[in-house]
Amino acid sequence: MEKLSKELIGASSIPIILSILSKNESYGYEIIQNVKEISNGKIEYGDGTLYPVLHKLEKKELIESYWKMGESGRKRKYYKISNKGKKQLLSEKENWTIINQIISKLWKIEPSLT
Amino acid sequence: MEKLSKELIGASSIPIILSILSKNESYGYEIIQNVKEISNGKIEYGDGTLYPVLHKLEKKELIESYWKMGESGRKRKYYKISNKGKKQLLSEKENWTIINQIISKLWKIEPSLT
DNA sequence: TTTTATACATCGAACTTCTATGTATATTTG
DNA sequence: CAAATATACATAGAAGTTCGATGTATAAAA
Repeated sequence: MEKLSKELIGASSIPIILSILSKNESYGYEIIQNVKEISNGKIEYGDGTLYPVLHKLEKKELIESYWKMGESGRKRKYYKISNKGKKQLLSEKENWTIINQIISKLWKIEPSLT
Repeated sequence: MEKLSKELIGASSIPIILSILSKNESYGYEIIQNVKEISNGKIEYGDGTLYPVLHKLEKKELIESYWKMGESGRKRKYYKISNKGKKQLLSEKENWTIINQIISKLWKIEPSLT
């Protein structure tokens, strides 16, 4: 099972995280598990990687957080997407679609590489 | 005409450049024009952005360069893709396909955002 | 009682990209 | 013919990023 390149992981992390939070409120640890599951283990954020991204998104007001004491007794910081974040997600989707078109256009007219 | 995000431009630059060079040998200035054209102006590399990328690719031996005096008298540094670069391009394509599947999966099961 | 899993946070190293700046030649315009 | 513009490459420094390492703390499992 091959891992993805850092560049792609970096470029995809914000749309992926916003996408997850647009479906359900969640917290850091759960997001890491979720992404790992969705990607079949191909994307595995380290906690030292994800938390700064969440902080950055919060600073940009794309997501909001609140502390919640779980039934378990452990406290969790839940994140939810904001309206601004929803707009951003739409914009990210458009961007992704555009770049995909550019790239697939490039690859289609390419001579065989075999 | 909307410009693409820096993250996406960064993540796509290597596959795009390798893709272009897999079709024709080219030089920095021409690559910039070419990408601008292919993307309908959505991707516009600055020269200060592209040249370091080319140097990096050359250092990794994914491309090779040679100087050529054009008919015009101006000298150009032509780049061509290496065998290693062709393999890399295949790998980049796979990565791109994988991340696309992950993302589109995420977006498909998402509730309406309208 | 020790280890593992859960849960969040931050620091510093390493790496990248981008803007600005510099050099130089050919062509076009006034 | 002089000035401006387009062509062509290069690098330094600022700013931003990711990631591994490290630290704290609690709950559950062994």
